[in-house]
Amino acid sequence: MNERSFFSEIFLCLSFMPTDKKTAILKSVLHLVNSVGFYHLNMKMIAAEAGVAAGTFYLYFKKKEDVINELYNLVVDEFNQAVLNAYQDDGDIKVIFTQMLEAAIQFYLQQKNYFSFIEQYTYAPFLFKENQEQNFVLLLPIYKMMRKGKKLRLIKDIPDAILLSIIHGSMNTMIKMHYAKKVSLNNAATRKKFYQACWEAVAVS
Amino acid sequence: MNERSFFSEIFLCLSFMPTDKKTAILKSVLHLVNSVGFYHLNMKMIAAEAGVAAGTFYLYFKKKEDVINELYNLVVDEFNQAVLNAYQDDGDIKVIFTQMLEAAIQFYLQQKNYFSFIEQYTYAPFLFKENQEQNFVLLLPIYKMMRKGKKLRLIKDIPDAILLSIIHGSMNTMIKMHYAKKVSLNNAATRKKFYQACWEAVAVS
DNA sequence: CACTAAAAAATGAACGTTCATTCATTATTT
DNA sequence: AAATAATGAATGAACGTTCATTTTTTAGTG
Repeated sequence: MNERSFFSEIFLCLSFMPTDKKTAILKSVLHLVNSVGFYHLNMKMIAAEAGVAAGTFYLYFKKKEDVINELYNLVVDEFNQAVLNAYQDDGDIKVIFTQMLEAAIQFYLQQKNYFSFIEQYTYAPFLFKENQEQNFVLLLPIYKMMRKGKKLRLIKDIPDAILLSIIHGSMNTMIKMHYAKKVSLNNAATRKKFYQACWEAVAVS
Repeated sequence: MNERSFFSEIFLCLSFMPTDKKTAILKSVLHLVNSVGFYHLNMKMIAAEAGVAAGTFYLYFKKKEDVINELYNLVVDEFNQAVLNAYQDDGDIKVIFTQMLEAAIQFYLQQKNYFSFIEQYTYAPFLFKENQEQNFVLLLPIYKMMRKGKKLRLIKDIPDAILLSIIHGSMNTMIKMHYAKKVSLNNAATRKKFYQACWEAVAVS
């Protein structure tokens, strides 16, 4: 059972983790947060969904809230890795920009639970997280690309926060609207229009 | 005491409402949601902050959750009214666009509690709200302006959801970053750069 | 391989606390 | 004095956490 601490280094992706008890608990929390939300989440649910006894939870986590923080780190790591994969250090910056946005959107479309979890975590002040700084780790891959574009004078020389807000903020709302069926991101043409509009916001005109 | 049902029609703004018990409760919840969040909000806190007895709450609300829904409607109404004030049916659409964004941002800068409350409410699925449709009421004023810009062929003919996402999504993230001290929206030049970038995203190029 | 004993993992009933809600009583207004 | 508003102690359900017990795994021995 304590093989897990070894495997967890390799299989960061929850979907492919060995199905030991701890992973079962993490998975069940991810699923439950999406379906019932933080507010209604309780230990009985977690244990039932994970198929373990109530006490088992406390072999792997100190408090109920700890699982949330650990899950957040896993989820953010996976997201950042997916987006960073789309980054290249050379090549047309507009193409890289588009590829990274595409990677981010595809990630969330394939993992609705991840999106819902991150959203709820981000907007719950003083809920589980100790410092607000954590929220912005999610922006690191985009930040990297943006810095490069600025250096090449292809992306506007305006405060980073503005550029990040436009890229990340609008993307988040797009995905929310997709799940609310206000728009379909399955349509490649729609996605392309979105990337183009974002690009025009941040690109030197 | 039941004068309130009369005044509440006139003084939508919580800040200027007569300080009867019900309003005291609404105010205390608004404040507490910002400081401790939905998750830690309990009846003892609400009563203490409002300066009423525990039982008093139930003279005005059926359940704990009802106050949240009622508060959301009040807060959204105030926000929409503030933004709609900046709308004019004639005049340069880019100027109107900028004025509305400015009104929205000024509203949230002056009312941090309102921003925090809306954010938490919006991102908590199945928490209090019955239907997800409610979330998009917040977009109505911007939607109105956008429709007009589209008709004049000054705003891109792309799906509404894309335009709304870019405008509203990025604005939200900007405000979050402002409160996280990543950028200062008190700086007029910064705001102007943000509006300009947003405009370039949505405007016909 | 079989047997065994020690170690580790898992269990779930029990515990103490917290919390939303109620209601008999008191205070205030009409 | 009747009606309305407000109170806060009491209630019982729900919840997170613990721990004595049971089950499973590991390691050692013949």
